[in-house]
Formats: sequence, C-alpha cells, structure tokens
Amino acid sequence: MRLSTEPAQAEAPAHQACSQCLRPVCQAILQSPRQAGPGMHKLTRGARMAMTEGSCQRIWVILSGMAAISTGLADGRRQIVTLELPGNIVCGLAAMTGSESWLEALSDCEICELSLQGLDGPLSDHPDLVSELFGLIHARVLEDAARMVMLGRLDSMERVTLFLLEIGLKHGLRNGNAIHVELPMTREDIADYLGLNAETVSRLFTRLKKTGLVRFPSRSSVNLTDIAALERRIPVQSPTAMPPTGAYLAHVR
Amino acid sequence: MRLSTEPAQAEAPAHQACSQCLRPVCQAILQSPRQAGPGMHKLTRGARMAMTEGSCQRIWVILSGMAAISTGLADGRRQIVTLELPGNIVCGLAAMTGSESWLEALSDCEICELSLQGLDGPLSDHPDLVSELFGLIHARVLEDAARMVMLGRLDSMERVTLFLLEIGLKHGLRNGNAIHVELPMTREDIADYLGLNAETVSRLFTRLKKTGLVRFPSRSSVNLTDIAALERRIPVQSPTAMPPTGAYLAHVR
DNA sequence: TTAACGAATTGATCTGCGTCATGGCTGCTG
DNA sequence: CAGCAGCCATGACGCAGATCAATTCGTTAA
Repeated sequence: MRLSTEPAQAEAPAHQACSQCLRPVCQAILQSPRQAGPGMHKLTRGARMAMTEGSCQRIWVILSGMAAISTGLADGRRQIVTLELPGNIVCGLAAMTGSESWLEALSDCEICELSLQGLDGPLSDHPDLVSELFGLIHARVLEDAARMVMLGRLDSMERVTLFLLEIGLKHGLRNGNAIHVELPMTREDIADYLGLNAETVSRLFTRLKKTGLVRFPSRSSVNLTDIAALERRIPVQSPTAMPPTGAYLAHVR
Repeated sequence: MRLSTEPAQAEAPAHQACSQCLRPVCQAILQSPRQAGPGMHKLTRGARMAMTEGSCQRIWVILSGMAAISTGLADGRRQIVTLELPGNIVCGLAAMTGSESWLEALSDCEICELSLQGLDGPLSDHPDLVSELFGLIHARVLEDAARMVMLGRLDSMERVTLFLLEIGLKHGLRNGNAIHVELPMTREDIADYLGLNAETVSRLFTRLKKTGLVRFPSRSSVNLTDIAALERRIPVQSPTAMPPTGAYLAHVR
C-alpha cells in the first residue's frame, strides 16, 4: 500500500465539486472571499493520504466511496479508527494523531480538500466556522466513546450487528422497515474496524443470515430486514446517538 | 453508586483552589472580569457526576484523586473511556456523550468546576480560550485513537504494560531509570479501562512482577524498574505521543 | 485483639475467537 | 474463453482470556 495523493488541479474545479456539499462548514469556507487552492483527490482503493501535518489547516470532504482513518502497530496490526462515508467531513484536528495515521481509501474515493489558510483573517474572525469545527470534533468524541464500549465490552456478534446498524441507519436506503446498505470494503476492513479478524466476520455474517434478519444480495451489499430485532440484540443505552451540530458558541452568548 | 454532587460553596474559595492550576485554560477563565460561580466538588469514591448537560458551558479541573469518564451498557457492563488524573482538565465538549456517561470518582476526588457562562462577552471574543479548548479536544482525539488500537489490537499483556507506562510516564515520580506510580483504583477499574476483567489484570500483574521489570510495594502503587524494557514489549509506533497544546488559531493567522 | 468486610490473588475449567488450511466464487486480463 | 488472482466461506484445532470458586490479604470497626 503506497502513499498516493495525485493533487489533480486539472479535475473539475473544486468549488463546483464542493458546492454539492451543503454542510455549513463548507459553506462558511466557500463564502470566504479569499478562499484559495482547494483540490480534488482521487484515491484508488488502498491508497493512503498522510494527515500528520496540517492539523487545523485543512478539511476533507468525502464525495464518493468509502474511506477510513486508520492507524496501527509497528508489526503490521491495523486498527480502523473511524469510517468516513460520502458526506462526511474530516477535519485535520480530528484526524491527526501523534503516531502514524492516514486517511485511507477502502474503495475508490473522491475527496475534496479545503484549506483554511485562505480565510479572510484569522480563524477567530469566523465564529460560525469555529462553532462548526467544534461541532465536528464533538461528534467525533461522541463516536469515539461509543466505539470504545464496542471494542472493550461487546462480543463479536454484538459488534457486527452494531456495525450493520450503524452504517445502515446513517447511510442505508430505507425501504419500509428494511434497509439496504452498500459495503464497498473487504471483510478484513470490517474486521480491522471491529477488532476482529476476517474469518470471524465472515462466520458471523452467515450466522446472521440464518436468523433471517439479514440478507446478502451480493458480496458487497446487505439488506437489514428487521431493524428493530437487530437493535434488540445489543444492550446499548442509545444505539443511535445523533451527534449535535453547530451552535456551540451560541451557548455561551 | 448514587449521583452525588455536593456543590459546597462553603469550601475554600474556588478561585483560590484553582489558582494552583497553571494551565492557560484556567488562567484565561480566571482572568476574565466577570467570572462567576465556579464551585468545588468533593466526590467520594464511586460517586458519579452527570455531564450530559452543559456541553461547552463548563470545564472541570481535577485537583486531587483519580477520576474517569465512564459509560456502559444497559446490562451493567462498564467501559472507562478516559482516566482523569490531577492536573487534567475535562471540558464538557469532550466529556458529554449522547448516551449515559459520567465523570466518576475512582478514589476520593477534589474537582474544581469553572463556568464559561460568566465570560466577558461570547466565547468567540476570547480567541486564546477557544484555542485552548481546541487543544484540549485535540489531545482527547489523539488519545482516543491510541486507545482504540489498544482495545482492538493489543493482547492483554500488552494492554497492562501500556497502561502502566501510560500513567507512569505522565504522572509517576521519576527516580533515575525507574518510575513510581500511585494506583488509587481497584483492579476492576483497571480492567474496565483495558477491556479485560479483574482476575486477568491481577494475573498479569503477578506475571509482570516475576519478570522483575515491575514491583508492587503496596496494593495501590507500582514501581516500574526498567521503563525501556517495558516499552520494548509493545510494538506501538510512538508510545509517548505528546499531545500538543494551544496555538491552534495561530496556525491560520 | 478480634471480627468483619471488601479487595486481591490463585486455581480449575470452559469457551469464544484466532490461526491455519482448503476449496469455491468472482472479476480481471490476455 | 481460459487462466489467474484476490476475496470469501467453511472446517479443524488450539489457546488466551472469561467464568466460577476458594483462599488470603488489608483495612476498618468493635
């Protein structure tokens, strides 16, 4: 897995690409008069983009594909820290870690990079933007806590069930009581996210299939046919903790 | 474990108590002219303080004792998300989670609460303070990633070793090549932090003791006699990722 | 000093998940 | 269309760590 970036200014103009992103963070940045040099990255599956530098200076918007913030150990063990799906915004602040960690493409990805350097004046002159960044990071902290419970205290069946619900509820296509989810990632990727190994994930998928709560129309997609029943299998306190967004500075006003 | 708060304005004046805290966050708040109503909490071991409300409005400074942000599952399984030692600052933003989570006293604790409500003007009028908060949360995100690797990819011996190094390097008393660490918490607390159970932690401590790298002068303190050898047992990329602090807005200036 | 209680240690046993190995399926390439 | 390579599924097996249980240790209270 080599480090591939491919800045590609020759792509469709980044402003245009990101105008599809309606999140206030993007809007705030794009509306800044001196917005400079964003770029469109096209990462092929397996490509990794370093984020250890830049901290708060850049944000990345996932436009298509499945990405992840991943890190690992010197002997090759890998842990996926967050999954980043289309519409997600990764800010350097939340991504950067002291040790090696990357934004990694689990499938082919289009990622739009926005620089905060081009802002009109220092970041503190943009309280709305600061508030948005607070919101992003807050959401990240909430998810981290939930994932630590998952890694530390859930057994393997609970983990895969929670995983399917997680991306199903956030990114699946609802169809009545059922949800269709695309899984453009390998069993090993899922395992590295859940702290398991690929064989175990595979076995649990077939066990789930036999319960009838889940079907696999193809290798990389799932139908959750009974969401409520799946949720009942996990004793979490609030399975769908919706991260709040924005308005953090308003609290203090 | 009941919810105990005990605001106790009758205690030593909070300003005085927190003047011992030299962290810029405290300073920024304390120097604000309209600083209002901070309070000193004395939590006895096992007491929990809800943080689900207030988000960005308050911060807590651990003055003494061992505290933790903990959460868990409906069936009683507990996961400790972060350990908070004296000198640590917990901000609501980093602490609050959508599900039930608490600031919990693992030993008797003194905790100083500061309100951001009393600030002179909105938070955005205090860029230095905003920068400090960014720094706090960034440090939290870094630690979260490291802990997910630990919970997802380290075996039990690696976990306890990393745990001892972690608090030893941050809060132990250095004595040449050795470090003395106080552990004012039960084996079960440690287990709930590491995703193990108490018996396993106990067994691993005795196994470590037999290697000679570690001694236990008392039930609640440890001597790490050979730090380098302990570090060599964990293939982490950077065992001591020092969290950066502050100066976030400066980046963009 | 003794009693009593919770925490820690240690042992015996079980099992969930990892490891290793095999074969089938899918999709790309010539 | 054939052949190859990577991903997936499934079985056999072993072990790390959980569970259950008994004893010891340490601290507080009588």
